[in-house]
Amino acid sequence: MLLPCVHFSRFSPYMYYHYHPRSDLAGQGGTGVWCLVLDRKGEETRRGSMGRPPCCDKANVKKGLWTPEEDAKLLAYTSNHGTGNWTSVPQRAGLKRCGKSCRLRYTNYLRPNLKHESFTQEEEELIVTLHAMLGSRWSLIANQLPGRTDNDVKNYWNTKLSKKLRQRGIDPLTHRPIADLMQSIGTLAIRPPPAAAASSSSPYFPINNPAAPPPLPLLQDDDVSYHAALQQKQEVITLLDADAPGAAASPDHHHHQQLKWSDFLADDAAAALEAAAPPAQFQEAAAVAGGGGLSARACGGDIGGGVGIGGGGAGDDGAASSAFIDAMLDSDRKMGVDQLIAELLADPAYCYGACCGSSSSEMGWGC
DNA sequence: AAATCGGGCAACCGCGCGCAG
DNA sequence: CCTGCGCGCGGTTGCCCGATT
Repeated sequence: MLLPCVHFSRFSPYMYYHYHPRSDLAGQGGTGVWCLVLDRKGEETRRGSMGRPPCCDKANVKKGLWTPEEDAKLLAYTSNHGTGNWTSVPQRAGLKRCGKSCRLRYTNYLRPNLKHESFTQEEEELIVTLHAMLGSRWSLIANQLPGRTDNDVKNYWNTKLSKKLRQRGIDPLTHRPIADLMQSIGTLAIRPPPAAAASSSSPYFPINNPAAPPPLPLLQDDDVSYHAALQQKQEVITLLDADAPGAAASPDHHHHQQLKWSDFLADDAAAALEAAAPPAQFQEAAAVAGGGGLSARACGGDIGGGVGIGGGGAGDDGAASSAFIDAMLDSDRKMGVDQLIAELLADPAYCYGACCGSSSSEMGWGC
């Protein structure tokens, strides 16, 4: 069923025909808005859909496991034509699949130079260490493992490594000994409630309440090495983001990644130390972020920190801190990402933060 | 031998962002 | 300026298959 309506722009009226996906036009172009562009005399000057055409006809695409025949078609097409526009690949390759499905199949299975054998001990150790550094940013982790896809690494983590860590007494989310976390939870539980005068502040963020005692750190305040580790952690994130394919294409994207880093910091228990005296403009944001918990994406990282503050630390808009951090990062950007990671992995000070100290060596995943 | 359970993994889903039209 | 797709990403689902009862 077509539902016409007319929009008058500055130059000419647009006549739209909205149609339902299941109408008679569905399958001949997908969902969307079909339009006629009319000039002032009411004559047609252009016709077509608004925006890009849909990638595929959702109703007629095949789902589920790929057959060897489909693999062969996709492989033959990509080896002859490359992997340009995935939307057109199914049709050109003679496949009844969504372009997105083709891309996934290719990148996770058919792509050349992929390793299909099981993970080695070295790869296992690297994944654990990188996960401690980066959280569940599987694409970044996979970039450091030649021949492995983010899906491979993610599945291996979820099915093997996280269980292995748990069995060995390490919380896979925080990479801290579970005993330490339990002790921290117990300590928090007996703390007095925030004063009534600060009722507008989140009780989960005593930092917002001047009357409340300071946050109880999981580490000592004077633990310089751990603070250094946090600083390096941010540098790794920043560099990896910049190194990631397409990341440098947009300043907005880079800014977005920095915000994600802030989320990452917010989830880290040790961030509470750095947030001992946050800029005033961050305190309200911290209460909001904390009251609603963590973002869905950030939750994949270090939930177990328990104490957080949004926007504190690096990657914020504070002019002074930003300038300071920028100056530090500029010098480090000259280094290659791989080299930086290699140095960090070999740095005992960093390993304290990334591998939860002595536990990692005890577990056989020392740095 | 059949039923059930659980691990592993491929694939799908949904979101954010950029960009084309 | 607005709409909606392409792409990349992380989270989740569900199928397959071997082990167990």
